[in-house]
Amino acid sequence: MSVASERLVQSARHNALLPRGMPGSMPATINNGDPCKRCAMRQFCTMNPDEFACTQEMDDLVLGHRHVKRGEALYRVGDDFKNIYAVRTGSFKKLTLLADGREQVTGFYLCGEPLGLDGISTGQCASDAVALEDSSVCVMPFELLELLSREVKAVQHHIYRLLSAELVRESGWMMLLGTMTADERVANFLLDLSSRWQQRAYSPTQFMLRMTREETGSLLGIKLETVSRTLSRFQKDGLIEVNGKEVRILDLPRLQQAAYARC
Amino acid sequence: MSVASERLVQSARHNALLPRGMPGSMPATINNGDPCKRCAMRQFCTMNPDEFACTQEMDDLVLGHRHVKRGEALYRVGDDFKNIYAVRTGSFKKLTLLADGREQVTGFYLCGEPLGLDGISTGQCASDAVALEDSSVCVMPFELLELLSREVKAVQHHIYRLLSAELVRESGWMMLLGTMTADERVANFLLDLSSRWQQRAYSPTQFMLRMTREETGSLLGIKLETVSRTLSRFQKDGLIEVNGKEVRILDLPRLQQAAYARC
DNA sequence: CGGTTGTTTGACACGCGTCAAGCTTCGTGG
DNA sequence: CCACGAAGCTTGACGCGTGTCAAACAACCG
Repeated sequence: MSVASERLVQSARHNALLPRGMPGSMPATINNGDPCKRCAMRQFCTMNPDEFACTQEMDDLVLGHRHVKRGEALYRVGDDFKNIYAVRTGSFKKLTLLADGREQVTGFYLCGEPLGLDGISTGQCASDAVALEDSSVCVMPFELLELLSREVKAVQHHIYRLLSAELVRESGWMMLLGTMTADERVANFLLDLSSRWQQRAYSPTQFMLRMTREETGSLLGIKLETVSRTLSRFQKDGLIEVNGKEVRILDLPRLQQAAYARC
Repeated sequence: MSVASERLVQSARHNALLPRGMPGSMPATINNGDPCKRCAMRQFCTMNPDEFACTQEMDDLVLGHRHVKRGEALYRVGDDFKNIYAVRTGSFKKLTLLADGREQVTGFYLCGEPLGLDGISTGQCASDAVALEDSSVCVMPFELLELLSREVKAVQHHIYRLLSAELVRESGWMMLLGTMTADERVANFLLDLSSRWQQRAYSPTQFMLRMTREETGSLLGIKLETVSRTLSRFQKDGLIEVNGKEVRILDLPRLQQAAYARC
C-alpha cells in the first residue's frame, strides 16, 4: 500500500466512519483484523474466484462496519456521498423518490451486494437505503477506493464490474416493469430471490420474504393486494407454499413457466 | 502517456476499430487529429467544465469513429465487449432482450451520451444498440480506457461518474414504469427530451421524435395506440402541437403539471 | 394484553390493451 | 419523377387485468 493511501486510511478511520449524526445510533466498529478473509460473503464482494487474489486489498479498503436497525436508513437522498457499502448481514431496500413525493422500491439487497453506487454521479446519495431487518454493512470510503483502484488493476476492474452489473440488473427490472403481467412479475421476483439465496449456499426453495407485500408490490409496479392474490393463487395451483413471510417453492419448473408465460 | 498505453494505442488502432464483420458496413475512420477539442459535444463527454482539463486524454482515447446507418446495430447482445462509445451524431435506442424473445427499449441516446457500459459486467454486450437515424459514434477501447484511468485521476473519476449517472437514470425509468399513469409517462418523456435538447443548445420546445410510436411506447411500458392517443389529447388540450414526428411544446407549465399529476 | 401494522379476500370500477379499419408517410424501383 | 407497397400513425369500440375501496383477520411488539 502506498504512503498516500496509508495516510488516507488513517484519516478515514477517524472521520468517515461515523454514522449520520442521529442520537442513539451506534458508532461504527473499526476493522482491526482481516475479516474479509474469514467472511462467508467474500466471494460476492469479489464476484468471482479469479479475483480472490485481491482479498488483501479488500481488507485495506473495509475500514469498518456499521450496524443499522430494522427500519433505519443507512443513507438518505441528498446525504453527502462518502462511502460505498457491502451488505454484511441482513438486508436492505433501496428507495427512489419522485419530485412529487411518491417513492418506489428500486431494489432489495442481500448479503454481499453493493449499496450506494448511485451516489458517485453527483456526490450526493440519489436514493434511500433502509434496513429490512437488523443489519450490518462493510464501509468502504470511496476516496480510498478510487486511490486503491489506481494502484491495483484488479480493484479497478472489480469496481467497474460492480457498477456495470448494477446497470444490467436495473435494465432487467425495467424489462419486468415494462412488459410483464402481474403473474409473471411475482414469479420472476420469487425466482430472482431463489437464485440469489442459492448463490449464498442457502436453500433456493425455502426462504423468508423480509419485505412486506407493499414493498414487494412497489418493486414490481403492482399493488399489495395484487401481490397477495397472486401468491395465494400460486399456492392454490401447487406452485408454492406461503405462510406469511415464509415461502417454499414446490414446483420450480412450473414457476419458471409462469415467469416467462409467453414462450 | 506511458509506454504501455502507447503500445496499446498502436495495437488498438489496427484491431479494435473494425466494425462487426458485416458485408457492406463501412470501416471506421481513424482519428488522426484532435477532434475532441473541436467537438461541439465535448462538454457532454466530459460532463462538466472542471474536467475540460483532460481533453487531451480524451483525444488519446478516442481512436476513431464509426458510422452506423439507420436501423443497423452498433452492437448486439452477446457481442464481445471491447469498446465503449459516445454518440457523435444522430441517435440510438438501447434494446434489452428477455429469455422468451420479448424485447423492450430501455433508453434513447442523443449526441454526447455514452453507449455500451453494460458490457463491462460480463465482457459481453448485454443489450442491442440500434441507430434511429444515420449516426456516428466515437470509439473508445475499454482496455485503453482502463489503463488510462489508472494513470489519470480525472479520467477514472469521469468513468465512475458516467456509470453511476446511468444507474440514476435507469432508476428514474423504473420509477416511471412502476408508479406513473400513461399521461404522466408521456409528459415526462417529452420533458426529458426537451431538457436534453436544451442542454445541447437546441430548442427545448421544438424537436423531432426520431423514434416510432411503438418504440416510445416500449420505453414507457405502454402500447403505441396509447402513446398516439395521449399525444392527440395533449394537443387538443393545447399543451403541445404534434405533426407526425415533430413536436412543439406550447404550454410548458401545464405539461410539467401533467408529468407529476399527483402533487 | 391491546394497539398497531401487515395480510387476505371480495366486489366493483376504470384505465389501458386488444382488435380493427382507414389514413398518411416513407422508401424503393421502374 | 412517379407509383406502388410497406410501414407507421390515428381513431373507435369493446373487454380484461389491475386498481380501488372495504372489511375481517393475523401477526407483531412494546
